[in-house]
Amino acid sequence: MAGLAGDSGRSSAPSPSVVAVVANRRDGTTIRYAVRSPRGAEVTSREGLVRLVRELEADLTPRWTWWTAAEIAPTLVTEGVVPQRSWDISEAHRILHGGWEAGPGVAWAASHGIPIAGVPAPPSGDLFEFASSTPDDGRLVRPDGHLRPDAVTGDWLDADERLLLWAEALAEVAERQLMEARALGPRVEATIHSESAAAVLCVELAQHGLPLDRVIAEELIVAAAGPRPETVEDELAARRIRDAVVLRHVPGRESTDLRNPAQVKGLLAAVGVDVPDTRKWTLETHRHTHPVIDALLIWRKDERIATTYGHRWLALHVGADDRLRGGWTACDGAGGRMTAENGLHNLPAALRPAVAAHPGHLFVRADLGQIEPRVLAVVSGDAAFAEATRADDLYAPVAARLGVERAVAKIAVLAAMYGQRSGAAGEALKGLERAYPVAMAHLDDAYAVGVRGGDLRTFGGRLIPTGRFLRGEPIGANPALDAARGRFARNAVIQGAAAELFKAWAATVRAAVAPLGAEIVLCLHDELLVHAPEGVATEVAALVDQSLTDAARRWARGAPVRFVADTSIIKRWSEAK
DNA sequence: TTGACCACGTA
DNA sequence: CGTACGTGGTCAAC
Repeated sequence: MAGLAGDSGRSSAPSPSVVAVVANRRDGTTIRYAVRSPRGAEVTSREGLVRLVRELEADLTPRWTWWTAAEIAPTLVTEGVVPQRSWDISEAHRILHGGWEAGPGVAWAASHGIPIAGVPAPPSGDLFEFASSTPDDGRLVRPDGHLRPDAVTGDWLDADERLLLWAEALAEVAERQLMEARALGPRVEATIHSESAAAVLCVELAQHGLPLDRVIAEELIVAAAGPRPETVEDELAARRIRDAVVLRHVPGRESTDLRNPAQVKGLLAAVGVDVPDTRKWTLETHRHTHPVIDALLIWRKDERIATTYGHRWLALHVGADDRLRGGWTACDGAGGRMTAENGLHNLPAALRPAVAAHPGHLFVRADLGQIEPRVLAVVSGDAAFAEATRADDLYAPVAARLGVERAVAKIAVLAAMYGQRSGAAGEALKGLERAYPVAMAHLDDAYAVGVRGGDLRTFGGRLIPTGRFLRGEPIGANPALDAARGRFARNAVIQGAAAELFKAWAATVRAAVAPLGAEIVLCLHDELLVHAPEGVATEVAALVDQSLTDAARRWARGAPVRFVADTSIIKRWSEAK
């Protein structure tokens, strides 16, 4: 179940099998862990923790509670003992209170109802530190109710008794968060369980990496950027060669810096092309008016690979084991989608052939079909729109109902969800209002809340920070800003809920396929890539589909909405779609 | 060195 | 056409 809704019973007090675990580094090398479990409280070593996790997981399947998975889980992933259920205080805080800053001091304050603005800054170590430092009276909590900042940084936790106090504070915050979650509604506790599992998954993704075919990767990079430069001179020479292909179309202006948009704009003006900016989308319409434009657009593609996904990128982020690694976060600062670094979320399609299963393995790739309109059907509770989700292609029944072409219906639905301002969706939008008034009203309500800068929560209970666009300006002072906030809000309730379903699915898949030796290696908003031993790939694919049925049923809580996955078994990522 | 802006890749 | 993200380039201010 991977810490999902399956165990979200209504036990009144925190389960006795909650285990609080905190870490602290002593002497710069030794790491100590304080653990509060049904066996009692103890301070132990790394080996002791690993042993404890192994034993308790077998006996109790407890919910491991930590400030953040990033602090404890890397060790457990390395040792191959990964808890099934966890409560991640930082992720819970982000869901309950919004924003992204979620350290112990902030989570403690928020769960105690103390203004976050008063959370003391960490000790800076400068000369004035002495005067303003918190006196050491042996207490973890200051008279003003905040945690000692030198406990948050770990400096104060030198003695075992203090580390146990730290674990006690952790358990208290988790307990308060649980009460907050239950008070907010029926889904929030399950969302936190799922989000905590996603945070552990992020630790695994960062550690395992994405399998790559290095030979193919190098070929593709060489084709775009030239051979791997040995020296700075080599690199500059390769650059000049790439530039010359474009500049030969404009004799007399060979000194133009193609990386400087202002100079490119001047260059285009000189050949008679007058554009407001030099974006690809703008230049696309002028593609055949002058050969330099086509050359420039091709140059941009190659330049992207040369600078961002080139030889340096390969050397820096792809390990000797041919795996691409980057940091992962379980949620962004807006709707709550996962984020990834080092190209894991924005690898150009041209490089996808390089993403390949390693010898003896296959990829099981699956993506959710039309997830956003299906999610809208759940979160709005629109019975008519839910009916449309019974079709494999949701836009077909919508088109039939509106009496328009499928393409028109699709544009209208997307326009309604994303707040399109231009285009030809007008008539079909009116049809949507008549056919699916509940779903459309849900979107309009979110828009209105955004415009007035109000609070919003996703279906799963995540607080949406619509105020992030305020920028100090009062509401109503800037109509464009008000509208931008409205569009953000309208989108966030859909994108955020979709992220919640996706993470519930991912966590379920992770737990289901692990016994077969398969592991998730990429999460891409609505797409999963699982690396599986080839003998079990078919079985893994079936588990991926079954996990969607299970996760969607729990997540949607009985809403008659169907979710579909397109699942395939492939050797290279480029074979799909 | 830092931050703003541009540009562009992914969903 | 909307939203979200991460990265790298240039340029201006510090």
